[in-house]
Amino acid sequence: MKDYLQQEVQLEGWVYNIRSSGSVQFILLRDGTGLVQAVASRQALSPESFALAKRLTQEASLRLRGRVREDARSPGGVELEVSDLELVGPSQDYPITLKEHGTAFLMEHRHLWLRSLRQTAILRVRATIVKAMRDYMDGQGFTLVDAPILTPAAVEGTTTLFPVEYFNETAYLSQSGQLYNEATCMALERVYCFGPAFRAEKSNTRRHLTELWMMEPEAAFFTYEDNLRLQEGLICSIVEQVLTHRSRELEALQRNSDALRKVMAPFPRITYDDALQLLAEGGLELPWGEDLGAPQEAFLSCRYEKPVFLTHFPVACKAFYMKPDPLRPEVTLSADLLAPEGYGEIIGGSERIDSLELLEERIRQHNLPMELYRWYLDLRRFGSVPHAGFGIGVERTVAWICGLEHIRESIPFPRMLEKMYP
RNA sequence: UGCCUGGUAGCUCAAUUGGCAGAGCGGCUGGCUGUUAACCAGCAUGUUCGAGGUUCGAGUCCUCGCCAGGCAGCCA
Repeated sequence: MKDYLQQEVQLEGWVYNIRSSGSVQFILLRDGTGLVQAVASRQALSPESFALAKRLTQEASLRLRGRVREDARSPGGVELEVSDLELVGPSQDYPITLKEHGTAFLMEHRHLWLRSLRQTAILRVRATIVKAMRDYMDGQGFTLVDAPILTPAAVEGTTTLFPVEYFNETAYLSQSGQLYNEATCMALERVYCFGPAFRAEKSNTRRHLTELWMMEPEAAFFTYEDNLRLQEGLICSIVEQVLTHRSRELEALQRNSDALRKVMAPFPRITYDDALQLLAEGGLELPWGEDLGAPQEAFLSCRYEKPVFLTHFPVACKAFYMKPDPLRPEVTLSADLLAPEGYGEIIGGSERIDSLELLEERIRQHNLPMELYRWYLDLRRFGSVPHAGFGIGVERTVAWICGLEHIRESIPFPRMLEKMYP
């Protein structure tokens, strides 16, 4: 707006709020770029137009024409002096006011809640995070390769999938593109997939969705160590891009950006064994071999100012395809990345098993149907190489970077346990 | 799925020991020539989540159910 001072312009948007002072109506207009104050005064308008201005309601859509001028009394320092206004679409009894609302009410009206300043800020940060992820991977020589959504079997088990009628068979919504990435990385060496994943878990927490978006890189000839360095670079790049391009949004979200500025490589690494030690000192003892619970993860996540890698989990805690450490076969060459400030896991990854015999053994141990993994085992039959990869959850990353209390705000239309409307 | 908390006007909430159903916001009507979640005056708004029970009397107590929020489990 500041570039258009003293010029005649036309604005299209929605009424965010109205304030009135007799012969002057102050219209706070919202459009795709932000808010601006428009001033409609009796003296500058026709009687019909001024009458229309007096009748405006929250979220009515408008087309305004007028001159841009500076005024210190306007929020933002500039305002539009309205010379003509046109009602595009009326809005009666808009349910969401500028006052307080409860979570349940807002979620029922998610389609309208998205118009709020806070939600639009989150959506913009989310878009920047997604772009930063893709730009970084592209810059590292990775090729975007889409993985299928409809799949014949579970990647990691069979209990958490959504079944879908597929002609005369049952298909399942993908919970991860990982196995398909392992195939495509043998073609293109460095690949990543980006898309939704579906999990039918009965999880009812602030960190779980049934429909989530993941970016999953996979690279041939990548080692465990290469994998961690790629993750550090990716996270630093995401944070940097958001700090650079979305400072206004972070401010609108009242996000403490100093905390984000501390995110610089290298990230601390602690092994599972060390983590158990730290947890014991913090009064959160866990027997060796047990996976971390939410309190354990939060404890470790709050202990550092940067994201922290949790490495070398016991084989029993992890997916069947994760490669055991040659020096300690009871643990895996895996790492989870925990975001700081209590946000917890945002990345899970590992080097993968490249031996045919070991992979067959693991599939049997996990009671998975060998027949469905025939193609996957082929990858170890024809030029198997060491390879590694990971998956980063978009919503958990958004929640952390935006400082959200609940993951439901990190995606436009969250899908949660038994909650699908709107 | 378990535990905890809650469900009262469109929204956010109040209602003392079981004793008249109430406020702010929003809506409507009017006022105001610089408002900043504007302000001022007035008006309207109820299946107190549902079913049953105790009681002279239930928003309040009891039982069951439904829904929501939080935590945990499950889960990358």
